[in-house]
Amino acid sequence: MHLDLRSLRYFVTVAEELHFGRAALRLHMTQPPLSQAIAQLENNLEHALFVRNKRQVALTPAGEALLPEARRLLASAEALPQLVARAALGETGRLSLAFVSTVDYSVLPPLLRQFRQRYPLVEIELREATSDVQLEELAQQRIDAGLLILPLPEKLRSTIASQVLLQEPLVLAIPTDFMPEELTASASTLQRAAQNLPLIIFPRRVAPALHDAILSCFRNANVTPGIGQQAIQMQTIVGLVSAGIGMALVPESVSNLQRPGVRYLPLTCDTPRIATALAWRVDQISPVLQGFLHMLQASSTSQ
Amino acid sequence: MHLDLRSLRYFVTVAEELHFGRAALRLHMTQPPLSQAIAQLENNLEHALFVRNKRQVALTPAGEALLPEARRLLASAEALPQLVARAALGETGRLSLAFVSTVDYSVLPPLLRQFRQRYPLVEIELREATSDVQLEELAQQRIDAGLLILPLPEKLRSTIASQVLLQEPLVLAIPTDFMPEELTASASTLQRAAQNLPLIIFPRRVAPALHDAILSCFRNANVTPGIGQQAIQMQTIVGLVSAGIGMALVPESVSNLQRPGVRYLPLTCDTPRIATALAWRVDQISPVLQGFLHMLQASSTSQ
DNA sequence: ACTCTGTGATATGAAAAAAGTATCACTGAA
DNA sequence: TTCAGTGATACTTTTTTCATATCACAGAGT
Repeated sequence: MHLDLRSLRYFVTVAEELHFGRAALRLHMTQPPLSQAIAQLENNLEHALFVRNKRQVALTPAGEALLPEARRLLASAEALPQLVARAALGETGRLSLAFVSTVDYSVLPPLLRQFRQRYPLVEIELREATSDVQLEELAQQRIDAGLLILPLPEKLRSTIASQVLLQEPLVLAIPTDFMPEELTASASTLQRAAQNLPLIIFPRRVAPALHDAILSCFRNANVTPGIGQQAIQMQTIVGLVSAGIGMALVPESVSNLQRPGVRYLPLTCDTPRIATALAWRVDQISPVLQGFLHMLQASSTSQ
Repeated sequence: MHLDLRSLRYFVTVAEELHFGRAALRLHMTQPPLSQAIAQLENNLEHALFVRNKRQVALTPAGEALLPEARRLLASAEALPQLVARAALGETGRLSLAFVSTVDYSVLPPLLRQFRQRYPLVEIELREATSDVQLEELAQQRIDAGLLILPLPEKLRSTIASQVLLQEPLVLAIPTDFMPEELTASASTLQRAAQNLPLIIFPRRVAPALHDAILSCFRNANVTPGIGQQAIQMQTIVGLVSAGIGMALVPESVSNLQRPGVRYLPLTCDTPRIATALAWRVDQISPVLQGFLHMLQASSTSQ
């Protein structure tokens, strides 16, 4: 049998008018097919919806019960086109985003705030992950985009697009009570530091570019630091420094993470700049991601 | 344009199978009309719902957004026949019931409990009202049935049906400290009481039969009591007695309302029995009321 | 009592929609 | 290069929906 919305619309109109002729008028049709449609609906439901007293029409209890439900259903159905349109415009949906821990102290918070404001109906799914994990998750389509450290591996350059969000130098993070007179870190500062403190660094695998940049700084200063504890998240690395366990070179934005026992010293020598970028699959740009990218573009040109 | 449930059903099936051929099979139809129907749905919504890669079908973000809504809609639609059937059987709906205050202490509570248990989905709308008001509300179809004091006015006997629920004698309600030695009320008890206490009674209009019955008791005992305060609800009348302001004759069931300062004495003389009944319009028996009446019949025969 | 008007139901034919058959066009695998 | 698989298209048949014409009946007015 299978109900259709047409008969429900007819039913609601007749229930509102309690008059087949007027209802037909409102529905831009003639009365006979309306009568038939209602009769057929009643057959399908196997219950009378109206009592016809040859002079007046009234709802039966069954009709009384159906009326509000039918109205609800029709309203939901009418809302569908708008729902679809919103989804197609990226106004609604889900954005799955991964990020390296460093951006937690720079670009991520304002970015999220801005996006939430512009697209309040979009669900944002956040996940902290290292750059290499993010590339893997992009390949498996488990995330829409990732905030990671450039550069991308050569072989992915054709499938993954990226937009630089931040270029920043490295700074030296050392325990407060170590060389408190220094305000900046020169080559000789690095040398002295390396004699007394091991370098805290992450495994090269998780971000080869950043790893190499850090070591090149020491190489430029003719220093070979001892390698101390290994840690992955910036929070942990800074924590180890604050405990006096070692020193670290971290992207400048991490200095926004102020903790007792840690000082950040800008490097006077030339250091490679660390590029943080948003990366996404060129073949998987959802409307929501589209909106995110647009917002990014707008805010980067406005600055 | 107007969506219909058919295309939504098609859409959901294709979205589930991600394969037009298999979806058509599941829908007991051939593939071409299915393709057409989906294409038409996409035209109506003005957005693509699927991406056809000539080798595989995938949902667009718009389709992704539509899918759960479409499922919800179809589920609601499928629930409609059952909803209508339940309403027609009186399993769901509303029962609007008025009652005189006396039944609050006798038949009403167990009746409601039983009805709630049998018809848990029916909304019960209760309203306390005097018998005369109830008859007026029945006439205006503002209530489905009323619990009131018989008899019905002669002119309503053809349009209003009734079923007696309770026949009870009157009892004397007097202040505790008045004649504490008496356990029953004889004619002489009434005489002595009337010499010291006014009679608390309601206006004759609100229940002429009960009013007359009460006065006839005194007349049989050759007493003409002074009329004191007037009150309508039994609760108020008993309250006035408990305050020592007067005495009252009340239906026996009211003695279930025990209050400090009030004693109920059975009358030894013959008293008219007060008949309480359910009354309803013979031309307005909804399925819910039908169920209520059936329950009434069943419980009265089982006793 | 009788007509007349208003109203919903029914009969029938036309139009529109939906489904089926046959076939095409294209992709990716053998 | 062929071939199997898949969705789209063309066209026909079937079904559904609608409109016109008409009926049947109730109630109001004469």
